[in-house]
Amino acid sequence: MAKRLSTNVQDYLKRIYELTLTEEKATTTQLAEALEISAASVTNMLQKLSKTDPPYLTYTKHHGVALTATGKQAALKIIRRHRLIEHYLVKALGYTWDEVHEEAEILEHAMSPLLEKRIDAALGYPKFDPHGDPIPDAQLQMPKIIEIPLTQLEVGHSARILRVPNENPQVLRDIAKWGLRPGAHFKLISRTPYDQTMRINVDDIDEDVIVGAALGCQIFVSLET
Amino acid sequence: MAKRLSTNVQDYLKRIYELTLTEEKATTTQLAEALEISAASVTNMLQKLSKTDPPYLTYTKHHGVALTATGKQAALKIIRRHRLIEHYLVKALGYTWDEVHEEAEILEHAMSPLLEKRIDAALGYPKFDPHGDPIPDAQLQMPKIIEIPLTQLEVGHSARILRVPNENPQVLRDIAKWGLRPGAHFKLISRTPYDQTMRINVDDIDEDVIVGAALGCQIFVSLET
DNA sequence: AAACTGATTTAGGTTAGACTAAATATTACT
DNA sequence: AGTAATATTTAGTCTAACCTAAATCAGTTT
Repeated sequence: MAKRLSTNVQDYLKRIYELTLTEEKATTTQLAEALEISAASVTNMLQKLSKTDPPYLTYTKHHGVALTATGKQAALKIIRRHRLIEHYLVKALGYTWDEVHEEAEILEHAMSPLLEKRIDAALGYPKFDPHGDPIPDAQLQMPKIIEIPLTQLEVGHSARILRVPNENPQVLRDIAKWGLRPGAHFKLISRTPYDQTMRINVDDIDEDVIVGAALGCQIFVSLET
Repeated sequence: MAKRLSTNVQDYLKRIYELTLTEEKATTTQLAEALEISAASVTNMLQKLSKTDPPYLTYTKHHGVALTATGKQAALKIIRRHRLIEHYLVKALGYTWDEVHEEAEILEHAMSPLLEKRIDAALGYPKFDPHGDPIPDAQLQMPKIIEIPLTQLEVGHSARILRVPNENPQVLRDIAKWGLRPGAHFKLISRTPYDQTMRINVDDIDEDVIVGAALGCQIFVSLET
């Protein structure tokens, strides 16, 4: 039953999980882009993974794909490892948050259950990774977070940055430079009506930061305070 | 020139390196056993790796295989990673020396140059792994060691254990229980003429340890004192 | 409703690395 | 030197993933 999944299959499942967080189903093309392979290859794999026993996903020709419970468990296991690794690299080996994603992308597939346990323990069973993304616990339960994108925070209100789920190292370096790390407390000063550009003031930092809508919807903040 | 080597190829090169430490050349069958695959598969791969430009190994039908300088460099790079990982797991994550080999066998292929550097630095640029095996430095130079197998130590002499290059977890647990870890100082009390069984007394341990020849030739000790 | 466009699938091919069975080479023994 | 035993290689398959090109489907526009 619990087959050993190949690295490739794990990557498919992880991507599908991520894509179906916002949409009901993921499309072949989305997956092909995320995995950087051809759409034809994706179709092949989806057909295979939907015909295993038990199937990892539900797939109907031309109508997208979603994970089954089995597939979701497998995806969560990999995501847990990915995020634990990111956290560990920052905490124990002096990595910065822009360096860890690529590294974790490879290490996640080489992590034994024992190593997962030891790292989890060494970190004190953390609930969030360096980007503020939630880490599923050993039973694969995701911590609940109540959050809104920065783009939806009301002008004049204060909040705390919870999550910056971005993978681009350059973007992350900039964000860090401005003080917009998870945990930072700030006040939303203004938002222009036309293009939604925001001016925000981070506590203990003099100069205000200007954030466009494209970046703003990738920064999640606490709902109150 | 510097092609990206697959995990499989890396494993071939590593095994050939290990086998040619004691013999001039490695045979197809030795490799097949070490890698746990068929001899026919090994032949195929050897032919391929001897025809690359530059070749990783010199191979003559029916007469064994040896690494070229290129192949040796590649092998040393993997061995360096393997041993750094073993050391790190013990030092930083509470692993025991019998748990690390299997883990490192997988992680060594997932280690980036950056991670290698960070771990090396975190450990203080160590020269030996938990089994006492030498770790090649960043330039892939092996530390020199002067050692002899326990089976060649003269009776009545004292020495220090330098290296126990064994991978069997059960064996390693026993050895550790008897106090025979790298660094331990001991005196060789006696060796029976017929089967070479040795009695040795480890400093600060009351009860003598009995070591047979099979194990004895896998324990390397300092030449003097 | 026909036609166009973009998304998706099918068909057929490639590569890496493994396998088994059969053939051949080497080595060891008489 | 001849033969048996062992080691090695050759030949032909297999599987997992990938690819490109061609065909088909779905959704929008005329």
